[in-house]
Amino acid sequence: MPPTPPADDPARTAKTQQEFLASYDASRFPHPSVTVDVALITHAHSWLYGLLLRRDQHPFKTSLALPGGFVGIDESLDDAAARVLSEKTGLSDVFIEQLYSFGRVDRDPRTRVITVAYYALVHMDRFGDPSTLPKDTLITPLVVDGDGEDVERVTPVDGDLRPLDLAFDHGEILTHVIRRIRGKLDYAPIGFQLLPSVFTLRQLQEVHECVSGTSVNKASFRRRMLASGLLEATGKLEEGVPFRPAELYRFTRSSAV
Amino acid sequence: MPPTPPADDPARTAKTQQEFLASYDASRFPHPSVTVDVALITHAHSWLYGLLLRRDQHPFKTSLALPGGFVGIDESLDDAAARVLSEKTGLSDVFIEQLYSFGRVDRDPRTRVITVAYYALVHMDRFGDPSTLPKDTLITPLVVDGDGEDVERVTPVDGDLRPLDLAFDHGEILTHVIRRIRGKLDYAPIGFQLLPSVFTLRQLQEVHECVSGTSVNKASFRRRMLASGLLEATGKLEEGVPFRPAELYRFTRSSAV
DNA sequence: TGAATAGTGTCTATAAGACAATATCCC
DNA sequence: GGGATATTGTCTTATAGACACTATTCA
Repeated sequence: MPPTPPADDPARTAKTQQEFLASYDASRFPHPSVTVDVALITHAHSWLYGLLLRRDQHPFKTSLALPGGFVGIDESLDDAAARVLSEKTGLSDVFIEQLYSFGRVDRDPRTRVITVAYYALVHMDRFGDPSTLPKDTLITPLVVDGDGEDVERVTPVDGDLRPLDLAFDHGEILTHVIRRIRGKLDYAPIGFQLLPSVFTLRQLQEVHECVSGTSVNKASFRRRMLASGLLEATGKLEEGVPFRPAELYRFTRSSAV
Repeated sequence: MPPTPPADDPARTAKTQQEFLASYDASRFPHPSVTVDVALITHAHSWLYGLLLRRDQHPFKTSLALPGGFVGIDESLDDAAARVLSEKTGLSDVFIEQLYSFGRVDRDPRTRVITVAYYALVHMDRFGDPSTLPKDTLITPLVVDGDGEDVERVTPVDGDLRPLDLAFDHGEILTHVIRRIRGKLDYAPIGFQLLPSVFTLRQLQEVHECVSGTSVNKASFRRRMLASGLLEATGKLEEGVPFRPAELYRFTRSSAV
């Protein structure tokens, strides 16, 4: 039960809106802290990756965590998420969307913290040379557990597929993210956010397969995508492959960032 | 930009987790207030309704608002939502799910308030005699605007279909709710939450039509529902209709509250 | 020319929509 | 029996999957 203002509280007897605003005291009872956490998902070579930061402070010192930060008192949630992403990764102008809010009472051992989680999608190309990333920033492969349709658990792993320790409830957040994009893939053109600006149908299919965790029929996938009207042929061909190059496509800008 | 702790903050130099927790001060900078708002949606006679409360205080005095309240410092978001729903409507044990968090800076003129919105689904039967509802509690029809697939705007109306004034961004929240349940209807057994415990296929179809805003093919709908394995015939027939009564069905408890 | 993948065509299975025929209940 | 709706059956159409065939590029 949250504390409630006493019956003789001035706010309950104020008559005009003017008076009310003047008498309202936001700090009558303790407020939780509010943060945003951003799960950046990226894709390359038929794998999904997540961006994680190595913590150098307690709690969960040396564990990995999603980039996050406090929501400023004069900052909207969306703005806070975009700012955090930009500050911690240098990326802007990417697809980013609110996911879910996590508010377990003990999710942060320090104090009560409610976090509004966001997810962002981007292709690995956007990072340029990976060696330019800061020392504590990791881009780790994600392993998705669960049979068939449902996503049971998503775990970031190291090069040898050993699971990595995550701080707070960030494992749960990552799990929700994959669940969301898997669900959304069926009805929203979300796949191209994980691709470079031009791509082959084969690449698009790889993204879909890797998000959905299934393998799809080539001819059928191709038919469906071309019929959707969201794709536009560039007339150019991919280069550097030792076999017949595929045509490059681009998404029509009916769905921007 | 949110305030950041000064560089000499004790939290940055603490060495053990013990010390860290002791030195951490959650109130270093101003925190937003956090509330939950619950959009209760109900259904009867081929209409969707929303439960709204008449405000008796500024701001938005005399406007209608969703039931809401502060999140207790020792209370999870889900618990807060269930509590608010129970306190304001007397209902418990209903389907309730987190929707989205709304955090526009100026959404509350008093002070910074971030709200985590929930939606709940229930059949009108759950209210028993509607005249037992408190004076300020209204159950108003919802009008859904938007062409075809997408929900553009949801507006509560009075008996003459005149739009009602909503406080804060609660109109936006209601719009999101209908969007959500419309999207979810396709892949989740959500319709039966808006029905009594036993119901006819016709009633189920009415719910689907009224949520989706379309009319569906009777034979096809029937086939699909029966094939889903979520329905169980009770062997009993509806009563009190002046024509051939339909068989009553029940949902198998594979998806509980 | 051979290897490897791109891209296309065809057949089948499945599910939805249209629509009509039959069944059943109340009055 | 008449009215109204429930329930079932059939036909048509749209779409996904299976699978094989042709096309094109590089080595």
